[in-house]
Amino acid sequence: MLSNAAQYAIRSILYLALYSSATQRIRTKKISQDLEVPQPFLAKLLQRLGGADLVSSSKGPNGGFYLNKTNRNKTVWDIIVTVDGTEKFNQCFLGLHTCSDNNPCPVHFNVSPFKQIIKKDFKGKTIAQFSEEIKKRGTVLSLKDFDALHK
Amino acid sequence: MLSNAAQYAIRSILYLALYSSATQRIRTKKISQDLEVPQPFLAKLLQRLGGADLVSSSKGPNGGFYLNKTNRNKTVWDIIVTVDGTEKFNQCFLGLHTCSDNNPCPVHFNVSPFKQIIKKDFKGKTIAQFSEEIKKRGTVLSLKDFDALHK
DNA sequence: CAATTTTAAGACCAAATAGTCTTTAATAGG
DNA sequence: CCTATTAAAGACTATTTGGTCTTAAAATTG
Ligand code: FES
Ligand code: FES
Repeated sequence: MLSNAAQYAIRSILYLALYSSATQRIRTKKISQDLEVPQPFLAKLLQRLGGADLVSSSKGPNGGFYLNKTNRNKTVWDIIVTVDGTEKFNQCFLGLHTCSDNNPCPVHFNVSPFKQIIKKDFKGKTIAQFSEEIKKRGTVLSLKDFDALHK
Repeated sequence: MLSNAAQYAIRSILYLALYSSATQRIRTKKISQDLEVPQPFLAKLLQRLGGADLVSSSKGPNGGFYLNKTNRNKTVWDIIVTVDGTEKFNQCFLGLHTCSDNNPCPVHFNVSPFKQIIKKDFKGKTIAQFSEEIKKRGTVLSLKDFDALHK
């Protein structure tokens, strides 16, 4: 449903929402370590996200990535659209080239409602709202600590 | 969530459930045309499915693929396991290497219930039952006719 | 203004998946 | 039993996605 790149992008942006600010920028190295994502790949990805105004950055000493006001008002759906485009997400579960209630495949009515709900959620909540929820509910962006504890 | 191959496999097997029998075998050429799937790719795939006892076949004139009793009592889940393995299906939506209620990612509780439902459906219903449902509800395995009508 | 740190940009490489082709073996029918 | 027809088997190629590396440019600091 989502490419690796899109997954990395979502997790990185939520990470930045939680831990960065205009004065507290974060280097790709730190992000990649904390999220267990390959660093050069992440760098290229964040660069793309910067172009789409989903993240902000500054170069030089104390430079790094962060989210400004505009960035925080984007949605998870915006990230998906930028990285993967909409097609992959809207596709039929069994690969028919259009997914619709008119010509439904045998699993359409099992799968489609679920996709609608998720999509609505991704479109409706801002990154800022998402990060509030994360703080409140204690969900995680990485299993690094968990892994460290159990090895 | 599913590879191309798995999607082709599911559609092909449901197709065979609907239209084939031990005496009415169907050639890969016909299947590939009706489902709009590349023929050599499908041939290789059906061969694999034959090895896993999900389809039956016979060579020579009037040969082709069909489903026997055993084949018809398999489930869609069996197909997925054979073609893709379980990992891809069970993975975390945001790419964490394990998906569980203990260390949930921020979208876990939105996504996970749905996957459980779909999975249960795929495990619980046999191919035979699925094909009955298709007949009853008029769902489709291909948009070929639809396409032909609209071009 | 020079040195250093960090992202930007884009060329490059690797792995997985998707898809094709060619040769062999089995079966049915004349 | 010979021929035509079909799947089986497996080597091969192409495309996409994932991932790396190198060089340039911007910003900070002394
Ligand atoms: S038509 Fe297959 S999921 Fe909608
Ligand atoms: S932990 Fe991410 S979907 Fe379950």
